[in-house]
Amino acid sequence: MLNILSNLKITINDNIFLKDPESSSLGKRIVENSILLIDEIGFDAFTFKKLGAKIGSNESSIYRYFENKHNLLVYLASWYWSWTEYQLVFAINNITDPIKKLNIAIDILTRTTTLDSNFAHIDEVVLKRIIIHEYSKSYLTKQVDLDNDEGYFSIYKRIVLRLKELIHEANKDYKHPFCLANTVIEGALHQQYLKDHFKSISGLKSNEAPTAFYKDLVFNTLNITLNE
Amino acid sequence: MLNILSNLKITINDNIFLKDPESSSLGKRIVENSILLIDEIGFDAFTFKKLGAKIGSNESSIYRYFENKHNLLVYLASWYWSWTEYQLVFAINNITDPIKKLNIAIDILTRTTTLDSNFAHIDEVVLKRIIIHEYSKSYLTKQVDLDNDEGYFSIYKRIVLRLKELIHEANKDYKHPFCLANTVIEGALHQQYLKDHFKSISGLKSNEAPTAFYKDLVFNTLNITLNE
DNA sequence: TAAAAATTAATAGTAATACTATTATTTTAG
DNA sequence: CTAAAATAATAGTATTACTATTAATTTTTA
Repeated sequence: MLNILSNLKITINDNIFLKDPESSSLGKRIVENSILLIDEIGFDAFTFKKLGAKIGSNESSIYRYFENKHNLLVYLASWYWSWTEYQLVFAINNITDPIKKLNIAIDILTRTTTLDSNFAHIDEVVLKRIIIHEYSKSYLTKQVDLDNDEGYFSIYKRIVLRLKELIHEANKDYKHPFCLANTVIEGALHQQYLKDHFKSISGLKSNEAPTAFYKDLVFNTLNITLNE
Repeated sequence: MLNILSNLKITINDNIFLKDPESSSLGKRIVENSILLIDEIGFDAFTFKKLGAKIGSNESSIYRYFENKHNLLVYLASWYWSWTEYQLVFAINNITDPIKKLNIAIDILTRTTTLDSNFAHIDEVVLKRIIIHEYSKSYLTKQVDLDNDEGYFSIYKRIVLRLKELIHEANKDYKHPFCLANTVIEGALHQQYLKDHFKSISGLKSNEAPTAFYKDLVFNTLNITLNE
């Protein structure tokens, strides 16, 4: 990806953190290494104590940035979805044909992730793996409604809303644009999980993204065709 | 639902438990009340100590049935999917038209759950709520590949395989039957979660099942029509 | 029916987790 | 250079997720 988005700062709802991790080098190390450590040992075994050891800092210092590990996960997810939203908005900007727009959106939301050099301290490929493996744990909690009220998931919801609008623009008679938008966005993560851990029922080859499946699904469902 | 399936015993892979909970009254109380307690406080806050208190028994006695709470969740999920599989197999039995078969299968896999009087100690409505809220935690773990090797998810995989076959029978040219089967089965749970906690992006009314959405999706994607 | 076997309950203990509080030290800003 | 802010170090707590041991109870079977 070209550096067209440089000087870009991903802005995260500041309810999620106690102190903005982008505001200090310790904060950036927390973000950078939490991604690596969660990927390595899984979110369930991940603790601030282990992260402190990894970055040569103290458990209690990390608590000054995030109330708990759950909020750190919400932060990482918000970062990922915000980054994805930028890519989406940028890619469909200036395109007028709604079907072409939708086609590009599906591409971006279902493709496998590659590194973005704009953000040196974040490995997007590893982050995507965390999103695939751990994202649903950020909302499958007893406090989901409270977290939702705090705006913890607003970026994610905005992306779903954007895709729903694109679906609606492509076929104004279609009855279930929200359901379809959610199907694509959440489903794409799930299909990629299955590819890695439930091979026998996955339907995707090991290096294959579910993009072709979703394009076929959406275009047939909306009864539209892409003219290239 | 009629008692047509009576004398039915749901059989669960015995790797999942240490002692079969169906074999004693304590075991049945463990299953019955774990469903209620997980629903009440969530899987994360659920402990064997709290369950012991609820059923007037001891923490250590529960450990004689299940190695840990994770395995108990896998057990409950296996029970749910096994029960669903029976309903599916029973409902499409004797029907020859593959499109009708597929239509019924989507019905069963996406409808809202009602009580089944065949299993007195299990509240299927509450269990379904647990599946919607907690099922993915049973496989989103670091040990998923080991658990998979032990056969912990074999019933689930068998249901996906069954739906994939039904899709294939309905349209032999369709390229992505596995992806579509997974989309329906996992997606139906997700859509019901969204309905309860992400209302603004859900697209379903509070008492609406995603059945109509999935039928439209699958039939359009496969380019088939149901003649009734 | 009594002894043996199996099951369950009670108690105690452990390492780790998920924090909080306090104080000391270092870094940064005016 | 001083004051304020940030970070590190230390200690402490309640709870979790178990294990081990022993005692009591129930079930089996001879």
